[in-house]
Amino acid sequence: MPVGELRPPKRQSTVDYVAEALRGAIMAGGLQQGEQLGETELAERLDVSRGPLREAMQRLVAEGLLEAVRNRGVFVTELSTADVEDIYRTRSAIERGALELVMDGRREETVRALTPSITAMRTAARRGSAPGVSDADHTFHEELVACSGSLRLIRAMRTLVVETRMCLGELETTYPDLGSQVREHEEIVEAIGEGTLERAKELLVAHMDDAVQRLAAKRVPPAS
Amino acid sequence: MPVGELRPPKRQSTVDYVAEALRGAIMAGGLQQGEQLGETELAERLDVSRGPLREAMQRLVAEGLLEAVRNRGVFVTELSTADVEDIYRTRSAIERGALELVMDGRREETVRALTPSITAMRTAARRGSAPGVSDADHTFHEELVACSGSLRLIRAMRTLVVETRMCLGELETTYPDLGSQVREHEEIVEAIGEGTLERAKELLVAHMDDAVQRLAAKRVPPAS
DNA sequence: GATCATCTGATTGTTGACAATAGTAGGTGG
DNA sequence: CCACCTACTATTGTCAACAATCAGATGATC
Repeated sequence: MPVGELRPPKRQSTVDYVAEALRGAIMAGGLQQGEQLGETELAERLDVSRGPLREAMQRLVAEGLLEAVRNRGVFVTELSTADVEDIYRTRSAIERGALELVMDGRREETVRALTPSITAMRTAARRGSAPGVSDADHTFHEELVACSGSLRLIRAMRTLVVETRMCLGELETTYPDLGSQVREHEEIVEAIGEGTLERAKELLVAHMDDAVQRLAAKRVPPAS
Repeated sequence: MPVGELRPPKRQSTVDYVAEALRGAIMAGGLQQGEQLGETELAERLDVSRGPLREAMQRLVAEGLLEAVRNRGVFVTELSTADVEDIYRTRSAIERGALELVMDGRREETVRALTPSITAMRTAARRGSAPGVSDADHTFHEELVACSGSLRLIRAMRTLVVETRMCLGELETTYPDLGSQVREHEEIVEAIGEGTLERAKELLVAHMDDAVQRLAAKRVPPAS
């Protein structure tokens, strides 16, 4: 008889599970910005008690994804235009740090790791699927940081990816041109392959500045 | 009658208070690396219940200062030599990001903000007080990031400062030469004042590399 | 009619008790 | 004497009940 199936199904702690579920809900838009997280309802939905739920929420508070107001409850952090800029500037700093590490003897490995997301992005672009490109975009950047092997850069990036998706969530992710989006990422991979650190950094910074300007323009609708 | 003194003494939430207390204890060495945090004892000492204490601990788990092992408890994270490198590399990325922001129209303000810590460092160096120099060192770098105004860089830096002190905690902070330490910081401030971003970055990177090599050398005692 | 006080409902904050797990000490058999 | 098994103890994980607080509604007063 298969014993493997009836052992206590808890590999990870309850708090881990709940925190991950909340993170996913925020990222996917199931929890909107500014929305309050009712403890009783959430606990019931996740089939846990309020205790572990509150512990998990504190994890996301520490990450800045949730905000706790005393005697009022916890809310999904609302991102202002200033926050959008801050997110991309921070990502820029983190990802350039990752680039430096990756350039130091991990180039081939990194190019290999980034190729799948590039391929996916190219396919999505050909289909004209903006969400597909967006997904591949995030995978690319998270993978880049993962290749750095830096625990702390990776940890910071995990939160930043969620925040990036929160920015995009409200407005449909419409790139001006899907093809150019693919090209920008390809160029970064090329620079990594060549080992030209400064060029890779320049491309990355330009890429991020583009994104932040696109988002800022969307947020403050052009004077009509 | 002074009503200001009898209002409920809770400005901040209990979790905030406990989390800050734990962070301070870790930074000051009251909680050593690898040490287990007994819930009952700690709760009693902080005069709170286990509930809020556990919530506060989860915040530090999210920051990476504590590690939770299922059914075993939470422990202060142990920093390996690889971690020390990682901490300084991450700080390097974060602080360079801060430098860029600071250089963009906040130079005078930043120089003003950094001057006190430089003065304190100079005084401590004159006294021959290595701990004094170390304190001023941390103040300097945290202040630099604070001047960037970036919420996310500041948040990351707060954790990194604690981790930096954890590295230093075990071995006495002995700089080879206190005066040169002061000089390095002065040069960074000068570069900020002049607005030469690249020079400031170079100085900062060199400063961090020095530190990490000094620590690595101390950790793996020279082959005896 | 507008404003303020009070009341009510619901939600959060905290606590203590209970259940489950892991480490430890003691005992038994080889 | 060592290895293994068993019972115990201490600690963590979870939960439900209680206390405290806030937002909104209701009603009274000017």
